[in-house]
Amino acid sequence: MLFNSYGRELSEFVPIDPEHVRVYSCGPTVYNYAHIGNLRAYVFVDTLRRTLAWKGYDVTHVINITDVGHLTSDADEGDDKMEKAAEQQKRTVWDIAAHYTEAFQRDLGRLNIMSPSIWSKATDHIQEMIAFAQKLEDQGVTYTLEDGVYFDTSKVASYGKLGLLDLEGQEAGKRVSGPDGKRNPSDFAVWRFSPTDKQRLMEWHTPWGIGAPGWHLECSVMSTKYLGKMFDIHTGGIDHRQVHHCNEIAQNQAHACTDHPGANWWMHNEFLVLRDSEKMSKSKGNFLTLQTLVDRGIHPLVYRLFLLTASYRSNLEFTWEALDGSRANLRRMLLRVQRLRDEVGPADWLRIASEAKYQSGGPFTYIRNALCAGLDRALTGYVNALDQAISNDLHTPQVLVKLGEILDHKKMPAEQALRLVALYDLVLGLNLLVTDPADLALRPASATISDEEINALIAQRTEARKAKDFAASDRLRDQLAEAGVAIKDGPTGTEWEWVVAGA
RNA sequence: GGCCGGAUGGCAGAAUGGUUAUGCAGAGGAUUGCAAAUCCUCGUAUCUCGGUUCGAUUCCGGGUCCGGCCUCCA
Repeated sequence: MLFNSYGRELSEFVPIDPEHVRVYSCGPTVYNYAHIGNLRAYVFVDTLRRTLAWKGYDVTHVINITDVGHLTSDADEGDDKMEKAAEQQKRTVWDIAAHYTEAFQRDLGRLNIMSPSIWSKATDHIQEMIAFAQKLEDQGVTYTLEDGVYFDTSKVASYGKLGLLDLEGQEAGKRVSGPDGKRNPSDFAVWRFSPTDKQRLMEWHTPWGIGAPGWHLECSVMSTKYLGKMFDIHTGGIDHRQVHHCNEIAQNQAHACTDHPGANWWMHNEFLVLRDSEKMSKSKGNFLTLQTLVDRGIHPLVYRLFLLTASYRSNLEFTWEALDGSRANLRRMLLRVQRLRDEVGPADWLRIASEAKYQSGGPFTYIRNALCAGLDRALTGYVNALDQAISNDLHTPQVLVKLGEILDHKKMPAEQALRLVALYDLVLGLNLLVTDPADLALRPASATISDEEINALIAQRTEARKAKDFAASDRLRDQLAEAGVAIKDGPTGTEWEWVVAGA
């Protein structure tokens, strides 16, 4: 069961091709770093992909990179975002695009998000976009104004169905100072002309004039090119539901002369929200990046776990306290897994489990069978529980509850528990089997003390403790604590870890 | 202003017409030179006003507050 924004209902997922699912995800505009809210969209898609792989489907997944600058502010005025970034940083628009694309892909990697089958860049598809726009013109759904070619949304009968748009009300409450001559307030640019007196950094010749493509065109073109006119799932943030995707659908329908919106399922993730603070906005620059978290010593997978504790369709409030809760939780889970691994030792099936990491698109069937093969029949209930939870619109919170039960289970043999953990991690993607709990606390960017100094102080303290000079020992401990280092005396010696500040 | 969605313990967050998950924080115990970490045990919650109902946190309506879209955005 997956929730379809197109119609707003849960329904049983049935792919067009019984073995192969085609998914398109709206990607970022690469004029700045992705913030942690942006990244929620891709953890959501990754959960979707892992669920499909778990179900035995082969998946072709496309994520686009929008490297054409769209406008910073008003529908008609304002600067091109890419050009603005290029001017500010004194680099070419192409350097800007490459830099932020790379940063984005790196973030996905750190969050253990599987790479898409295809990355598609808008600028690689300009000629196809022109051809698509020409077809739209042939269909008679466009008109040309002074500043661009516009799509006439009144020509599409079901325009706005996805967004439940109230076109009448929209007109009444209209605040947008759009260009003169638009036939309907919801009409949008298919192609935008460059100003006559100024050459833009990114512009292309077209039959209508020189300019840049409208924002919605690229997704229509690239999804059609790689996945066909009809494919299974199109994902994006909830903010795309009312405008971007409605416009994309209108283009698809006009282009293909059909009522079909292009994708059968339209899925949207809700926002990450910050309490008591303005909405994080890439164009305003007030945002937290994954690197911000890493600089504080927080491992990216902690953030991934934090996202998985909520349904992708709920607003999720970001607080440092909650994030710290996920850190503590992940740490404890990893400690238990480590204990299980020590008890079980090396095993072939463990090596098979780690193969999921190198897989890009294929089903998990083989891995799943290898892990289930050695599972006690009495424990298959846990596998069913996992399957049920994710089949219920990717309900990861419930998956985490069951995982907690497995890890807390008093009587389950270690090998059995570990097999279940491996199965659960196929879907959760938390790298539970390969992450050392000690790796979770990263060196904060603010730390000034070196590892050598830490080890020297610990050695001193060990001497003091041997001499039962506890006053000196405690002084050294305080000194380390001040430097951000927590120490733990165990039976095998003293260990240390970075203290991760909550707020 | 219009349209859409939400409000659950200290924090985050599930579920549900009758018994309200889970994680973190907190409390008690074990352990420890003392701590930390770890292990065991435990308490606490459904925004507000009406309605439907034997019974509502859940369904319906009003209010308040919050979020999204209407303009580039995950």
